[in-house]
Amino acid sequence: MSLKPAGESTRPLHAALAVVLQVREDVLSVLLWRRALPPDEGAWALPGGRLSPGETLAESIRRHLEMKVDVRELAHLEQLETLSEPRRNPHTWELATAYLGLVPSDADPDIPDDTRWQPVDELPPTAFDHGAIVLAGRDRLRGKLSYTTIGFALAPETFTLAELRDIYAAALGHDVSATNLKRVLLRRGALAATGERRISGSAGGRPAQVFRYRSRRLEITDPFAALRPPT
Amino acid sequence: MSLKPAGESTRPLHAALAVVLQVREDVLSVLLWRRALPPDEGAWALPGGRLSPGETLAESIRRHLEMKVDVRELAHLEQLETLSEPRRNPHTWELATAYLGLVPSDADPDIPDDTRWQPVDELPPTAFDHGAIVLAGRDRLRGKLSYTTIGFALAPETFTLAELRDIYAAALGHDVSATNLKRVLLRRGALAATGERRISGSAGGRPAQVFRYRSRRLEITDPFAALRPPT
DNA sequence: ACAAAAGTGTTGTTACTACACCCATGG
DNA sequence: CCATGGGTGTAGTAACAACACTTTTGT
Repeated sequence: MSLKPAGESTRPLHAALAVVLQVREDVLSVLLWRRALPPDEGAWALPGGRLSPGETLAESIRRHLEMKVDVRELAHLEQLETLSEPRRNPHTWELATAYLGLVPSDADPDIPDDTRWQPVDELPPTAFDHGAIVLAGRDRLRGKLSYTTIGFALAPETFTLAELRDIYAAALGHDVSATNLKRVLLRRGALAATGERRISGSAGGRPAQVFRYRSRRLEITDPFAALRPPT
Repeated sequence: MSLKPAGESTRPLHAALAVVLQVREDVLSVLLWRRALPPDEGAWALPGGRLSPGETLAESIRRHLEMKVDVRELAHLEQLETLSEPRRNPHTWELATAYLGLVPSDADPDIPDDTRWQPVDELPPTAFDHGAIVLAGRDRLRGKLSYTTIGFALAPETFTLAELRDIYAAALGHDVSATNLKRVLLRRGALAATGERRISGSAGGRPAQVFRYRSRRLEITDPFAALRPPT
């Protein structure tokens, strides 16, 4: 028998991590915290932590995020992928399951001193494989913006189309036409007008209609973009 | 200090599972084996097994599949999701990461006696949460058939369009037009004619052209079905 | 009046489906 | 020569992007 505690070598540790994204001042940003201890001291890392007995991975990541950000602000949470490279953490055998979390652009949660929102397209040096995970989360979001109603999770409760266009443009990384965005989302039944109008600013201009997402749950709007079943 | 080996209660076991799909005689089927031991004795289960130290999850699932099927037949393998419900295995705390594997329809690998290909749409009673995982794998395949070249992994090296249509129809669960399938895949650059022709059977008929997939790697053909960037 | 911002109307394009029709082969 | 299966031609359609034009406000 080994003197080492049994199980230590045959069972991996398991962590849950989250790529929490928000459009802040027209920039798609991710919540990172600065590691105070080795390994990778000083590098920026994704929030998260160890899975505890009796909890699911989704419960675990919510619990760990509570310490960084008010989880009531989390409008959407979905699993991304599980990383298993044996040397991804050089000190111990640890798997990690990454989640994608989305925060509406009007939320401004209190965050601890060691934590910061970093622009996704100008990431600082990151710990372990966290940089690649952030990009995987960004790409998942970009894909789903095209064929689901996931925009609800980045947008405030109500918004004008100009505001929604800016959110889409920041998340997608390219210009978006408010004219066409409106028609696409209305035709798909994703948006509904509230009837209200937003008064124009000091520069004048026609007051904008106020919209909301019809549902605050992810719905696939275009499941058969190609190869749809015959009618 | 506990008398129980340390780590046992704080570290979960981790398994890799695979939903291995193949179109067999025009039916989308999944490779299952019959459990000989409790728990869930006699129920049908997905192939897979424990993750070992030093290996990645992808390596692990390939190693375990080797015992069930010649892994050289595996044309595609991708991660599906990680299941973490604490009571999913009633006897022990075990996470499982599910993979989707695809086998070309012309392969007929030797499989052990306790293992069988089961039609995906008429699943027998399955162990644990494996039934839901099979359906998740089927749905992932169906989605990717629409906007990627994943069909290469279900099709033989070369094939006629009637054969490819039958594979798509079985995998998608609805009729597919060979006429339109050909035009879609050719326009997207997924298929190339080999120049050969398949001689007609005893019933006569015009000989069919023989095609192949241009690449045997998964390629996304239609990344911006909607909301594509401005030109 | 005029600039600014929002909204509408219209055209063109692409990527499909559907279906009629034509082609090549075996009996 | 005709049934059988493969292939092509063409029309119709849905979902877009692009852009000119109109509407409504503040100064």
